[in-house]
Amino acid sequence: MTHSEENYLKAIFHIGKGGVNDISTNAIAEQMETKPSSVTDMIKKLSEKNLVNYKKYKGVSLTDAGKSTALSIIRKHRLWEVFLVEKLDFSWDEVHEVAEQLEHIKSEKLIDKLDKLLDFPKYDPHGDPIPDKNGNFKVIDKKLLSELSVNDKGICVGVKDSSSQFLKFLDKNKIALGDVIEVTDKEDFDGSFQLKINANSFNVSNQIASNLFVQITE
Amino acid sequence: MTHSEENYLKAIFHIGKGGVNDISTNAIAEQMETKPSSVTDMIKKLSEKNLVNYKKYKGVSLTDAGKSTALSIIRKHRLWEVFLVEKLDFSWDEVHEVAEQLEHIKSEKLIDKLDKLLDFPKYDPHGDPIPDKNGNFKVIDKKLLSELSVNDKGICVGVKDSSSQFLKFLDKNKIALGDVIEVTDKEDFDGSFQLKINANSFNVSNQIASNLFVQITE
DNA sequence: AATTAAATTTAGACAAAGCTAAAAATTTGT
DNA sequence: ACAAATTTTTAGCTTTGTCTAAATTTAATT
Ligand SMILES: [Mn+2]
Ligand SMILES: [Mn+2]
Ligand SMILES: [Mn+2]
Ligand SMILES: [Mn+2]
Repeated sequence: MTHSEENYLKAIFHIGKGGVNDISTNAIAEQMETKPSSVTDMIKKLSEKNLVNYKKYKGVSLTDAGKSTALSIIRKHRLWEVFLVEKLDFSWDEVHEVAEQLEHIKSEKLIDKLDKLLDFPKYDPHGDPIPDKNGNFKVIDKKLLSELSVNDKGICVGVKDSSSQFLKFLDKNKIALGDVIEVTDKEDFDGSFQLKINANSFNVSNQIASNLFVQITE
Repeated sequence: MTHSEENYLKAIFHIGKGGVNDISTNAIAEQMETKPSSVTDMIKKLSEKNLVNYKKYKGVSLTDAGKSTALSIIRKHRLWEVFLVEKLDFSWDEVHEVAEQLEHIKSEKLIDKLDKLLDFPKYDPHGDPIPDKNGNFKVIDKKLLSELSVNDKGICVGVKDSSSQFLKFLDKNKIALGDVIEVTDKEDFDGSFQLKINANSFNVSNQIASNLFVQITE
């Protein structure tokens, strides 16, 4: 299995959100930042290896083998991210690029030992769940902050956009995973939110609120 | 810089033992387990990039840039080996293959933080020196055990052959780096050595003695 | 010095992964 | 229902790194 094949499987998994939807060639091309014609070529190879189901013009879906491979890559990616933050003092906006490389290291023993060193973490630094050895993970019932109503309260449990820009914005505004967020008001005019976090009041744009996951507490 | 280019530079460095000898195409091919014609192709590319000095039929040597790159790969390789042994409980015969992959991860910050996490180790698990950020390392004055005379004593500081077979043999016989080894007798017949290590007596073949480095103490 | 042997390079091919441009299939809009 | 727009595939080309087989250069032996 090449790096490229692994990246395609991961991309297909992410677009399909773990389900078995039929994924379009163009969607994969966009996610992989490549051309549709290149995607078609790779899909044929993956299909040949029984990692995806493919019928011309009808899109692809992962086979069980393909899904299991994708989950293994995601597991490695997220464990390495935890390692970088917890053991090497990286900040959460710096880990993704390096994890993109580390996720392709092939050694079952390495990843098992790493998992143990980190004390079997269940979530990565961005709140995304880490699959176990068998590809199982718990999906927690989270909502976008933007879906909350006034006076709703929730715990910040993840980010939808994990770009460096957004993460740095959160750092600057002292918003971190685990914080309790209360919606004190919503502005009709621009859809912005008035929040209370750790006794501080914030106003955040609708775009910010649409990229923060919370778990409602009451 | 591709993985393959990095591996060639490393191979050339190892064959030349850090000096600036002219290295033959065949020697590189053997080290890389590839064909001489492939080596010629790669040499041309490296020469184009000013990483090696090359004149047709006359062999190659590393330029300063090439040597510096090679040392950076070796630094990463050996730091990862220390990490695997110290932090993930790998044994010293299991680390090389994984380090061959990890050495190609590109992140200056990663390797600096790793160095710090490991408390700036000077030697890898096989006794090989770890270059610092600037490519400097101390060469300790070590000899092969096979060069010692009867009644010489030395501290075991490294292995020449770091194959899994040899390392496992040492484990089985409880010979480890740091042990004090005394040559109590040499057998003319087969060149084997009678040793005393930690109050135990051993007989080892000449081949074993020719693959253990010691630092003479008296 | 001439011949043979060995080392090295060249020529031509291939697989992987990408690209552009053109063709074909599907979807959309009227 | 049919033309237009969009999506997807195909065809052909490129780069990287490898290979085999043949040619060339250098080294070793008579
Ligand atoms: Mn990530
Ligand atoms: Mn990746
Ligand atoms: Mn090694
Ligand atoms: Mn390597």
